[in-house]
Amino acid sequence: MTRGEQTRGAILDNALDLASVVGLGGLTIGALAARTSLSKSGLFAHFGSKEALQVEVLKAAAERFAEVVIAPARQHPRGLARLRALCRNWMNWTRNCGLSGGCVFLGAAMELDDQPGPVRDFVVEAHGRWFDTLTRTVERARRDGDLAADVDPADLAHEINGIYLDYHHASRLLGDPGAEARALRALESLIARNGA
Amino acid sequence: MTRGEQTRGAILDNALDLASVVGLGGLTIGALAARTSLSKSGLFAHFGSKEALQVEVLKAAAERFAEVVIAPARQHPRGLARLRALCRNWMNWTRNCGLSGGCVFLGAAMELDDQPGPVRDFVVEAHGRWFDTLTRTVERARRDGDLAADVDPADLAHEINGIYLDYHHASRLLGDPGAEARALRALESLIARNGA
DNA sequence: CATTGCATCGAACGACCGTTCGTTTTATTT
DNA sequence: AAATAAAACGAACGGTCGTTCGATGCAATG
Repeated sequence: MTRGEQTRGAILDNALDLASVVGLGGLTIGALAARTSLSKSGLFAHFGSKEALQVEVLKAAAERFAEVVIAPARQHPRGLARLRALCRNWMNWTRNCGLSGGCVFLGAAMELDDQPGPVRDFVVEAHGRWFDTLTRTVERARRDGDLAADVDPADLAHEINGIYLDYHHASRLLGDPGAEARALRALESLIARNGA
Repeated sequence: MTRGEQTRGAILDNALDLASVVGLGGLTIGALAARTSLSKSGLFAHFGSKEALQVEVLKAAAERFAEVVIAPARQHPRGLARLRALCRNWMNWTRNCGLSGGCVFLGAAMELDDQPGPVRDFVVEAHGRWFDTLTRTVERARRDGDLAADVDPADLAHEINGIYLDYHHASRLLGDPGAEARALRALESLIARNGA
């Protein structure tokens, strides 16, 4: 790994952590340069524009998400067990990444939902990929007989998404300590009532 | 109504619409002054600080929310009917306000969930008030026998919140045209399975 | 050792930020 | 009509924003 790639990685690590707190829009080149002990111009040269930096941050987040949420779940047997693992990993992913703030994708999604551009496009695409794997995991669980034959995988994925969003909201904004337990309860209840 | 109050109201109307698109953090005094055909300093004098302006914008949003979501629901009989009305009004409230963007509270909640201060405090408080009326409405429906005696009103309110969040996410970020129908379906399913 | 190219730097740019202040316009009251 | 108060203004402030550019250090290559 060349020297440039190394510092670039360090920049993105810091940027990801910072963005988890202040959001992609609040991410600032000056502040990021200070955190990484680089000059503004030196840091800037790695990306060429702030928009490009934002996209790279999201790419880095997506990579981490794949490592921390998706990959470990593959060690569980296909079907319901894997779906459970996926959801549990999902709810803890920012914590497992050691990020100071909340989910970067959620923040970006709310910031950019009415502001077109390449950053928003990437958020949409990344969310689509994640939602696909979630839906396919549900589908597989159904095919394996763990879920009832008449469940709509996309509908179920949306319900799971709702559980996650409420969990994130309650836990990060309100600091509700019972948020995780309630989310897990809701998830099990969802699975139980859609069981085969 | 004095002249000052009038322009102040016009400022907040514009600010609310602008913030629904760019978020509370993206809201800028210069841009807002241009939209309202005022000078920066003239506009600024109405609030004294940007933070105060942000809080006033949220207050204005809360007032509209009460008018457009909560008040009309009171015309429906207490219990399940009112709960349904409340949820339906909720899902359409930014549209009914004619706002260009999404839910201002949701945007602010995601922006500020890791950034303490008076603006965040107000968001937390406002959300608490809303969640209370939602929970109490559920409670009343249960007391009237429309819902099963063993439902936990707060849990149910959280499930409804999840439905709303997923709806908002799907509809605004992804532009999913079927989002509203799915949300209403999920809501009815939730009610049915918790019915008396 | 000389040369080339990459990585980083410092200084500066124009633009906009939130904010202050004294002045001018506009409305209300005497 | 004169005096008073309220409201909006223009100009400027110090800062920070993203970005550009030429110089400088450093590593690897010839």
